[in-house]
Amino acid sequence: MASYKDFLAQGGEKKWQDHWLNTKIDQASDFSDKPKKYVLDMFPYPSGAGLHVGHPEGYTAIDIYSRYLRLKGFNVLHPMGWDAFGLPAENYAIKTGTHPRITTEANIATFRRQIQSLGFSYDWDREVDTTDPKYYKWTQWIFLQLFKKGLAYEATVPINFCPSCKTGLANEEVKDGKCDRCGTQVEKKDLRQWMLKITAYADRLLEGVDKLDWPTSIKTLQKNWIGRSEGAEVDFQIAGSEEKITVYTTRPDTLFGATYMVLAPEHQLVQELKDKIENFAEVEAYIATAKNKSDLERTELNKDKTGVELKGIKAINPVNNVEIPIWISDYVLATYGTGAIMAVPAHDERDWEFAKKFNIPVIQVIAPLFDEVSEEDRVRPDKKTEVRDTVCVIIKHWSDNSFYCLNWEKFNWKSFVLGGVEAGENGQDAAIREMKEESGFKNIKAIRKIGGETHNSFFATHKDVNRYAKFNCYFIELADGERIEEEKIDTEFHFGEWIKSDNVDSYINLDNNLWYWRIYKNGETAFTDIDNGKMINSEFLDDLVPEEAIRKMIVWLEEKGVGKKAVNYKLRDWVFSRQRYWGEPIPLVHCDKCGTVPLDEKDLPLTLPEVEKYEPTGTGESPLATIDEWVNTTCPKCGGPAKRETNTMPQWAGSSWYWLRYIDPHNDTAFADQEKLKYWLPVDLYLGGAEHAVLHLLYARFWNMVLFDLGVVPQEEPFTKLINQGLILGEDGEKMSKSRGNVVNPDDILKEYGADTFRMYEMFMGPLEDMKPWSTKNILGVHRFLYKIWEMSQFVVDGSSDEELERVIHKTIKKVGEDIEKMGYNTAISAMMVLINKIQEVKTVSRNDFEKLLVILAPFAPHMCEELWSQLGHAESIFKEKWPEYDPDKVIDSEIEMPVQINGKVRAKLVLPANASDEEVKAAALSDEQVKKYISGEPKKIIVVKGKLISIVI
RNA sequence: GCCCGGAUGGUGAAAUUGGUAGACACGAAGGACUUAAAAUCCUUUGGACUAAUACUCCGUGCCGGUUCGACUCCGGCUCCGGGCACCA
Repeated sequence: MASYKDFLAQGGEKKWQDHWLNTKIDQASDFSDKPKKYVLDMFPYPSGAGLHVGHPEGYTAIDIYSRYLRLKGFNVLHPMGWDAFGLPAENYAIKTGTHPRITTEANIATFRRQIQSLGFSYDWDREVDTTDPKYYKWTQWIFLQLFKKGLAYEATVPINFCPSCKTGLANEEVKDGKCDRCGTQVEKKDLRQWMLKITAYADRLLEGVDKLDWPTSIKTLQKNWIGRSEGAEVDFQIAGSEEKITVYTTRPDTLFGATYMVLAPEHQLVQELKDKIENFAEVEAYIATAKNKSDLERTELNKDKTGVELKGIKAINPVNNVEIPIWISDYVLATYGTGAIMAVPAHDERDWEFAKKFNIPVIQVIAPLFDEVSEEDRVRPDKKTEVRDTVCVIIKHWSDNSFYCLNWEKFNWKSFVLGGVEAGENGQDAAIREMKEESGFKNIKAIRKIGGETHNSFFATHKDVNRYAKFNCYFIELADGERIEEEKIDTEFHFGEWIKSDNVDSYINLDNNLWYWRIYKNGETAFTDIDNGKMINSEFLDDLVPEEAIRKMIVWLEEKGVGKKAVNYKLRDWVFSRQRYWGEPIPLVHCDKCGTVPLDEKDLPLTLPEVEKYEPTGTGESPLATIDEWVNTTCPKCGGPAKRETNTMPQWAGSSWYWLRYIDPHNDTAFADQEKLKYWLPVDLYLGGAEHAVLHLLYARFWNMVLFDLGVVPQEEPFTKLINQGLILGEDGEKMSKSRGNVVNPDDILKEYGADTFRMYEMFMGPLEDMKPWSTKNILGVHRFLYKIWEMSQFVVDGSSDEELERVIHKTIKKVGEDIEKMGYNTAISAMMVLINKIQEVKTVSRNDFEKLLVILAPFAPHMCEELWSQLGHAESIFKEKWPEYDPDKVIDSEIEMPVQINGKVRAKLVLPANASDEEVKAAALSDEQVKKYISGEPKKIIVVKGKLISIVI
């Protein structure tokens, strides 16, 4: 028999690849008695660089799973195709004049060859290519359905425009203010665009997320991207005018704290109120500056707020009829909500910053609420409650950086000076009086108020009542150490201590005291916590918690007709047109008489015409606009002269439905046959990179929902379960990139070690989902493993294996099966390695057991297993076999090693029969010599964990 | 700043309804075979203390807690990766 090395060198793997292709062993049959599984890879963009090692990671994972499922008796659909529209081929065309079709075909050929050389069990009869007119006929058809449902519309809006790609981009394609493709800073540009109304599906896209078996990170990414928020729209009348400003807010509870309003610079109303604005020149100048700021500048400057007040007009706060100023500022976005806000500086950080900068008043309407949680201090329902105005006094030493604190030893409180405000006193009076009474000091250098009002509810043991204390805090700096008469100092419950500034944080143990201390140290900010607060200064909302206040305020607003409940999303409609050549033409014509008219379905596909120059015009027109004979057409409705839409679709169009086409790829009369769709859908397992979280995966869900609503797709959600494979990094631990020179080409690895080794290595590296570095030398480990199995044929005997080996075999079958089901391939491989090591040790394995081993290894290393299988004399493929059953009795050991822990430390190990009773185990442990050394007298406790360990407490 | 992940030997990693930390593999060291090398096979390999593969102690990013027992659970941090970023 030839060596494994010879097998590889003589093209043994290719031999089997050809055999599988020729016998169509991987073909999925539509309709079958077997249960179906649809397992799917994200199809690649066939780039000129060819496959990199990241691609096969996911493909191998899915391939192993597919082969396993077939062995388990499933009818498996496992297809591959090409997401082939896109910029690289087009940019190459611009540079060289080569038609993108030619480049694309060449790249697809390379990709197909490389993918086939890895021995993946794809059903190649179902291959799809998004650039094939037979395919994009149906992409266009779906677009027409969207158009007819009113989900595709034309609009001239400011969109993200990439000056390098010279095309508009969807929001999802902008990362960090840069073009996702080329990294160029995007600009805002007003362009006529085709938009898809994905926002109409925002709620369903959001709700659906929860039902999906997807990684939580992707689910949260989608949720955050959709960004639903609930709140209210509120109308603010402009004083002395019929005009009003409508704002969106999630915090209607804070309306009494709204001290100004802000409009986005682009807000229409600014122009409409032009005549009333006294400083309109200044306002216009600001608008112009804001407009010229790029997105980058806007975000870079986001720390420093700018704005201009609209002088001469005021808005009326509908809850109290107070007139408040109106500003414009670019911190308010024109595209979110109503493009205008009510500003509540006390409870919004941005408004706080703005108000501080421009000296706008701040009104606190929520008091932070502190509930004491310790047993003694908690409010007692049987005691009466006293509400009291209280002061907290932070007293600073006259020369040290120390603070005067009270130690209430009996109650375990450590606080600043505290006390109630007496009748006829104001807060500051009370603070000074309490300072004198409790500390004895009397000469003040400076006093000021700190922070706002806070509430504290607790049981006051020393007074035997529940207290609801409304706190205000004063900071006093002493002038000197002179004191009042000793006997007048209140020392009944506490004594005073000077605490160094650095130690105050750990000394004070009352939360609200600490709250003020932190404000003293770090300065005041907006209070934005919605869960721990009580409404104040808010008339009918006073004493409510914010959540209740929100509800009550919305009811009030609706009753008065000045506002209503409202929902907002961050999700924007999908900018769907591209001013480029290499994409699906949008099948619409513009007719002077009939407006925008869709092509007849029978006239699809509308194919891409030949052009002389692929260069985008950069003026918002695609290269298609330059071909008069293509542009000029007749209106399908009236037959009159009309012009074709010259924009093309984005790359995401073709990938938004491709999994449907695999089901029926050659159908000329529908995108897929309904019965076949019902049979195969949904996709049971989908694997791909996380970078598509808010691109492909969102668009695909959207299109699928639309098709579901049209009744042409049976499920609302396309992908039941999703797994993300982790990125494979270069050997240096950095992202693989040409410029770093750390890219690994699979072809080189295949030449050296073969496809089976390559597949095994990528699966053995670590968990599929993890990011992990490539290491060429580590490949040897799995290569040796395969080599050992090849050489193992010499140990194969007729008859039966050693009993111990049998147990290992059954355990391995169980473990590998379970691990494949959860894609724990690294541990499945290590289990098989353990088995191989065992066989090598005993040097004999029965033919029957060796064949079982080949079957469970076959999904991982299909070529070698198929070869050995055939060498063992089988005429049929190993993949026609059944996954072996394991014997449940043989996966349990008859004897187990049990560690004995004494006070948590392992002190001895006992070998005991697996079925020993707890009593027997205890007895064995206590009579063990090692154990005896540690025990004198009766142990306090003995814990026996069946089959695991014995824990003795002494 | 906010939201999601993650942190275990020299390296990739394994183990979680809480139960022997480091399986499996790489690398390294030693040995066998060989004229020699490669390949292959065998042995050792978390750290400290040791003549010791005898004891003992330490050890899963850091600090604290719960427990007979914590990589695993709870509280508080640090660092790294990813995403979002003035979304009212």
